[in-house]
Amino acid sequence: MPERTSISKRVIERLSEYRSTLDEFDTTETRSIYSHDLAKLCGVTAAQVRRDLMTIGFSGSSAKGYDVSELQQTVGDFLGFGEERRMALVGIGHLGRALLDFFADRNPKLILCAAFDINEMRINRVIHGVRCYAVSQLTEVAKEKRANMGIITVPDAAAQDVATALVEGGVSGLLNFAPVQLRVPNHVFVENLNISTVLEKVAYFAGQSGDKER
Amino acid sequence: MPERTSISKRVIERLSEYRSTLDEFDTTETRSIYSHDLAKLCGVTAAQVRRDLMTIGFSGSSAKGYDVSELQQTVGDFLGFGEERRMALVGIGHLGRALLDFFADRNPKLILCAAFDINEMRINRVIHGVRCYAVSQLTEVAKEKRANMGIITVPDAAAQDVATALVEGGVSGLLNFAPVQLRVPNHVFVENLNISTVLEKVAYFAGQSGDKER
DNA sequence: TTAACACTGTGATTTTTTTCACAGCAGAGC
DNA sequence: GCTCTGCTGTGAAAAAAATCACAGTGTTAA
Ligand SMILES: NC(=O)c1ccc[n+]([C@@H]2O[C@H](COP(=O)([O-])OP(=O)(O)OC[C@H]3O[C@@H](n4cnc5c(N)ncnc54)[C@H](O)[C@@H]3O)[C@@H](O)[C@H]2O)c1
Ligand SMILES: NC(=O)c1ccc[n+]([C@@H]2O[C@H](COP(=O)([O-])OP(=O)(O)OC[C@H]3O[C@@H](n4cnc5c(N)ncnc54)[C@H](O)[C@@H]3O)[C@@H](O)[C@H]2O)c1
Repeated sequence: MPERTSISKRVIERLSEYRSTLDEFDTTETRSIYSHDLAKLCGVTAAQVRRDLMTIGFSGSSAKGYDVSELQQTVGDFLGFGEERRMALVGIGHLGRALLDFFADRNPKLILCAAFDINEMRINRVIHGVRCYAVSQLTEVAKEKRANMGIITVPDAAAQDVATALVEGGVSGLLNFAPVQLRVPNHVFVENLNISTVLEKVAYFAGQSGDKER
Repeated sequence: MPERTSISKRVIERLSEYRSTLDEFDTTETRSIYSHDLAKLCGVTAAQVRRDLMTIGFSGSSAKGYDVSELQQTVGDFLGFGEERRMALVGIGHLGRALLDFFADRNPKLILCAAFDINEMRINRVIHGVRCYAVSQLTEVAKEKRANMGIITVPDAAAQDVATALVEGGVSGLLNFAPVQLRVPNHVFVENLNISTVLEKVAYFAGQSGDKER
């Protein structure tokens, strides 16, 4: 029961950016940072930074700005870095493989606890420390491994079935790369990431002559 | 000079979704669609669909809804599918490879015209019909191939240099996967796609009990 | 000790985005 | 041909998000 009023996706995204930007800092060297500087590093305005930090109840000092390590800690706690997240990845194809490599030893609070595929060639192996299983065992293994998030990188037609199985396995958050609208129970959060759409957006705005982002 | 008032990123994203959703339809079978139905397929509200189509000046009929093929055509034209987009991909690593495979024979209006890497092993090859060059030739080749968009999938530290070289090569739109804030001239549109941030967002909202998306 | 400064925290305001709600229309049924 | 239905187009309202702008404050310098 940390947060009171529900906080928008946009704010959460920015908080995540602030935190990872701060991670690059050597806290023994840079002890504190001004909203202006953090803003510039993240491509937002200073007022926005202050407002966002205000919504999670974090305060700085007027002369020093924000204490870097305190801020890292507070934002991290807020985003739930206290409790670990266990992710199951389904679809060890091109994209799935890239993600496996990427998250293998990345954020220690987002743990890839299992991977799944339908292709015999891909299962019963260990890739970057992550064990690969057959999708037929998805629900079962997800439960056993206590996965609470799922990443879907299977062909479009398989996405819904995979989502259903993940949910049955106890997952309550999905990142879906297939351009398909998933039907899931209300308590499950779904984020769709359609790379084609993003590219079409870039194409559109790249077309305009002098139109600045945002 | 097609559109008057500048249109937001959000609207463009949704238009792209509408269009790709419509692509799945057999237009000889389904000639028209209601805002309600398109909305459901795309996970938005009917009013939103109508409003979005209104902003690009597209009209339906009160009894039939929207003519599917006309809608495809109009949205496609609006998004600039008339003129081709030529993309350069830089960084043929895990993620870059996945994108290469994906876009090789995908959207015929988004053409991957060249790929680049710094690693000797990866250059002077043709992957899925896309020729791979050394980054040292980036600006030069981008010009020659008339690339107007760039996709950046290099390690974080190299992203800025790559962006600069792409812009010099005539690119005016960038999709950047590196968690780095790029500095580019004003006329260049940059979209940052930070997958870690997206996952942290999912983690946050998956944590909340009964909180619906949006 | 005081003054000047540059910052934060935040109410107020503005801008943007979404939703509401309904007039008006086109076709179906009678 | 009239009525009923359920849709679109859209002003108006509401909600959400971003920005402004400034009082209050710790810090430094004189
Ligand atoms: N690769 C990309 O860059 C990219 C970009 C945008 C979107 N996507 C989307 O991501 C998804 C995957 O793309 P990809 O390029 O990695 O595809 P891919 O074909 O390389 O990989 C798909 C993997 O899923 C496995 N699979 C198939 N059916 C399955 C099932 N029922 N259960 C479990 N595994 C199953 C396949 O064996 C394969 O390993 C697609 O929906 C695609 O539209 C991919
Ligand atoms: N792989 C993922 O799933 C994933 C997820 C999120 C973000 N990212 C981001 O995407 C970027 C690439 O990730 P990746 O996993 O594909 O990395 P990778 O190491 O697999 O690939 C990077 C590629 O870039 C090449 N390269 C290095 N320096 C270069 C230069 N100066 N010019 C051109 N090419 C150069 C390397 O040779 C390599 O082929 C990183 O910024 C990473 O943070 C990747």
